[in-house]
Amino acid sequence: MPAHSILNTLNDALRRDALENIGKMHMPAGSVVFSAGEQCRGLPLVTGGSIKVQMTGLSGQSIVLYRMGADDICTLSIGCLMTGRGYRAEAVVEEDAEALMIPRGLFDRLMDQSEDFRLGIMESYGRRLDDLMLLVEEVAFRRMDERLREWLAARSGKRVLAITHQELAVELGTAREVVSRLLKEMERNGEVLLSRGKIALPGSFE
Amino acid sequence: MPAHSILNTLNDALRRDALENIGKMHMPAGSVVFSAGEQCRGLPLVTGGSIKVQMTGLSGQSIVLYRMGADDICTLSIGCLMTGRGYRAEAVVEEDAEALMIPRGLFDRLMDQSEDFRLGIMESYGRRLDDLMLLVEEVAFRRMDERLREWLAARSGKRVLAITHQELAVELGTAREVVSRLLKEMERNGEVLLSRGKIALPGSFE
DNA sequence: TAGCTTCAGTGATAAAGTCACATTCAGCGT
DNA sequence: ACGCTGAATGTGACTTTATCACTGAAGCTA
Repeated sequence: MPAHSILNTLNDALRRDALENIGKMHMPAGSVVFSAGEQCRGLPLVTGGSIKVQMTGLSGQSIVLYRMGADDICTLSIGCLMTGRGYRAEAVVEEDAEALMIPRGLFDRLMDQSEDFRLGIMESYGRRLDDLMLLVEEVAFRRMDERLREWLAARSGKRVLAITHQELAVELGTAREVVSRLLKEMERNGEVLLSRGKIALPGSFE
Repeated sequence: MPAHSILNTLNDALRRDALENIGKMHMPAGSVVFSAGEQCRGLPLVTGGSIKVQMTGLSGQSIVLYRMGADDICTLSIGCLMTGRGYRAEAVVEEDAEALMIPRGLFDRLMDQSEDFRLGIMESYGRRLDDLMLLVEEVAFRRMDERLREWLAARSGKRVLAITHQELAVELGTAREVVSRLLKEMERNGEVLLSRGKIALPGSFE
C-alpha cells in the first residue's frame, strides 16, 4: 500500500493495528474531499496527488488557503475530529489523489502509543499555522500584481497553465476583473500569452 | 497556584510531576513574551490577563493575528518547541498576564500519559486554525469600515478606549491614515468622539 | 514657555474592488 | 457548416483602500 512517512516509525503491533483499520481512498480530480459544515469521519493522510483547501466567506467569495500533497496530513480534520464541529473550509482534488483514512479510534491509539506519531502530527500543525500566518500577511499587505507574478512563477514548470481568471482570482482572494486586467497588462509587456482558459508562460512562446 | 483547566484532569502522579516542573510567569503590560526568530523554551498556559500575537511582514507592516487570555494555550509555541524553528510572530502583553510554563520534557510526558491533555492541546490547535482561517477571509473580503465598527463594538464595554490610530491600524492590518479617515467620518456621524490617544464610544457622551 | 516628540488630519495619486454590461470563444446539436 | 448557448474574458465608470508627503495639534519636559 502507498506509504505515508508518518507510519514508518510505528512498531509491529501498531503497524498491524494500522494495516487493519486504515481505509484507502482514491479520489479523481474534481471530487470534493469534504465541504463546509460537514462532519469529519477520520484523519486523511495524503499519499499522492494534490488537494486544495479553500473557504467561502459570508460574502460568497472564496480564497484558497493552502494545498496538500504527498506525505501531508490533513491537520484541519483533527480539530473537527476532536471537537465534533463541522469543517469550516472545503477541500477539492486538483490532481488525482490518494489518501489513507485513519478512523478516530485508531488515531487515538496512535496518539497514545507512538511518540513519533505525535511528533509528526504536532509538526504538521505547526507548519499549517505558519502557512496561514504568512497568508494573512500576504493578503493584508502585498500588492496583487506581485502576488500574481509569484503565483505564476511558482508554476513555471508547466509551460501552459490551464486555469481561468475566475479560478486564479480564488487562488489570490481577489476579484476576477482584477486578475483579468493584471494579466492583460502582463500580456502587453510580453510576460504571458493569454487564450481562453489558458495562460502561456515565457519559454513556451519565445 | 493559579489553575489552568487543562491540568485539572491529570492523575496524581502527573499532577505531582507538573507541580514540580511548571514554572510560573508574571508579565506586566507591555512586556514581550516572545519575538520573531526567538527559540521556544516551553509551552505557556495562560492563566490570566491578555496577550496579543502579531506578526510583521517583509514590508515592515504589522497585523494582530489573535489574542490569548485566561485558560488559553499558546499553540504557536508547540510547533516551535517540536521543530526547533524560531517563532514567526511576536507576543506582547496587553493586560498584566500570568502563565504556567511547561518545559519540553514535561510536555512530552503529559502528551504521552494523559489522553485529556492531548485532547485539550488538539482542541486548542483546532480553534487557532479556525481563527486564522476566519481572519484570512476577513482581511481578504470585508470592508474596512465594517471591520473597524465591529472592532469597536466588541469593546463597547469600556466607554473610552485608550488606543492610537496607529495601534488600531495594526489591529486591522491597514494604514494609519485609513483608520484616521474612517474614524473622522464616524465622528461626523456622531458614532464616536475622538481625542488624542482616545476613542469615546456612544453611551459615554450622550 | 520653548522645544520635542508623538499623534492626528488631509490633499493628491495609485492600486484594488465593485457593478454593469459588451464581446468572444468553444462545444454542441442539427 | 451553421447557429445557439453558456462560459470566459474585456472594459468603462465609480468607490474604497493604500501610499506618499506633508501640516498641524497636543502633551511633555527642560
